[in-house]
Amino acid sequence: MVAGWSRVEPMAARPDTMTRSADNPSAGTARRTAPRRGEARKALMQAALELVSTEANFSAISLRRIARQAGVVPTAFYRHFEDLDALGLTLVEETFRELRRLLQDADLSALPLKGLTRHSVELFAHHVRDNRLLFQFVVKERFSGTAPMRAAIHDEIRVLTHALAAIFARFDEFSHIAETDLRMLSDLVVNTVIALSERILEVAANHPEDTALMLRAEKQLRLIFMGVGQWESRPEDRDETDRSPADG
Amino acid sequence: MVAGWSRVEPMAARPDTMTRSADNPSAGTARRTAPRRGEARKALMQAALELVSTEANFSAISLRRIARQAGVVPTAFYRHFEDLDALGLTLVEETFRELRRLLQDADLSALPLKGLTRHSVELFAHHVRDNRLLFQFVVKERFSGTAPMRAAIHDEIRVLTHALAAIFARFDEFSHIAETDLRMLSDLVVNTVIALSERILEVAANHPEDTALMLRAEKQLRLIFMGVGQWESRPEDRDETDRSPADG
DNA sequence: ATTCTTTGTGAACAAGTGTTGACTTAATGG
DNA sequence: CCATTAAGTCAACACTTGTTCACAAAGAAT
Repeated sequence: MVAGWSRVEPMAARPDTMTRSADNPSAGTARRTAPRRGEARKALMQAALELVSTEANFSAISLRRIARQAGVVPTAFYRHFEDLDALGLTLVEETFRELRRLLQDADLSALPLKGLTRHSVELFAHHVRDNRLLFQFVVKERFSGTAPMRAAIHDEIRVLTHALAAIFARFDEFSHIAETDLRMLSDLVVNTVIALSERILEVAANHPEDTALMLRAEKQLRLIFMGVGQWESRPEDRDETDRSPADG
Repeated sequence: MVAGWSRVEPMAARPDTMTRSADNPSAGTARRTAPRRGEARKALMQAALELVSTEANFSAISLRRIARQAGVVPTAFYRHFEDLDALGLTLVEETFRELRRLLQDADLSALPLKGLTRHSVELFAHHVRDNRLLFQFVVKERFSGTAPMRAAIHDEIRVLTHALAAIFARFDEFSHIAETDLRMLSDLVVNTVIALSERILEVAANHPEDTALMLRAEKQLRLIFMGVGQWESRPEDRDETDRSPADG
């Protein structure tokens, strides 16, 4: 939120030369007067997230609106990002960096399979809620973003899916499942978790409905794992549906 | 496909004022071809679909671009739609009208449960491929569209999910499953099928990879149904996660 | 034959857009 | 302490945008 550099002044702002004039409520009281390095960059990212959360999606908001929301002149944008796409890619990156950090800290493979489902669902759901804006951004851009952004998101999800398959492989309960089927399984699980987070994001923040959603997702995962017990992998099974899809 | 006028050609012209002038041959000869009633409306819808398929998403393309692509002057748009949102909602409606027609004609509940999975997946996948542009539109707008569009799409999906639960309820194999769990189940199935169609749309049209994707989805559904056999519904289970989520 | 309604056209508008270049200022490194 | 560079500012450009208005043609209705 870049507080208050640029001597305020009346400034008689006509174009967007104004940074925090009457219609820009982001001013408040100037706390941090000095133009701290890299502050504006963060402010731009945050502004983009806020606008995407409010408006429809990323390609619907302009560079100038982002700058305005960040309390920064439009040209300042170019000091930190080459173009809007670069900003978007940075946000995607940050989202999955945070997510990977969470999963790494939680060390799921140390748990018994029994409690893994419930624990993972709760962990993930809370993380989504705590990083609402970031995940909202990614969910919206996953299919509607520009080609590079879509590719980036899908790559990240694919990596996560593989990692999950690797975790599954460590459990005895999955020893009878072929590698191909493990990917099929983790893909199903990831899809279910994504659907959960999409729903959490649709609902008002901290809404009590969240827990109902989590319960349902947990049930779905339990149902899936029940099927795993009876699953028989056929040796001839083989799929190649695993490469990056839309790198056109 | 809108035969006559779509696609405006190279168009080095500057304003969008020209529609069928000297370089547009559809003027003098055909008296009947040009002003046919309702043609322009269809042309606008088709143009929107084509542009959304090419570009990132709906809110990224302008009214003027749609009109240009449809071979129509911008003001003509207002003769057929109140604004862009109205166009979008019409497209969503058409998508699900087509889909409902397909599912109705196929009469899934007449089949034995055995072949239902494979048959349904194939039916659905082919339908998605045959209506690529429509489904691409809906997939993109499901989360990134304006609030009314998102609401419309979610409502339609919710209706389909309920219908599927109703179909399940007719099979003996599901007689031990509580109603709540039937919805939980059909939700899982619908999510899986949506994920399938999203992937089909990412891949180049008629790509051979499609069949691999279908195979994987079919496996996932089979796995789910295996779990159903062992599932025990607990009577106290009850969820309210079923109402329309984001009508804010 | 007349009206009325629908559909399409062209000009104009105020507003917003991305991007440029030339400056100013602050911080950093030697 | 000075030179260099990173960060921010301002004015201006050439466009594109949504929407309006008045007008023309043509079908349908009377």
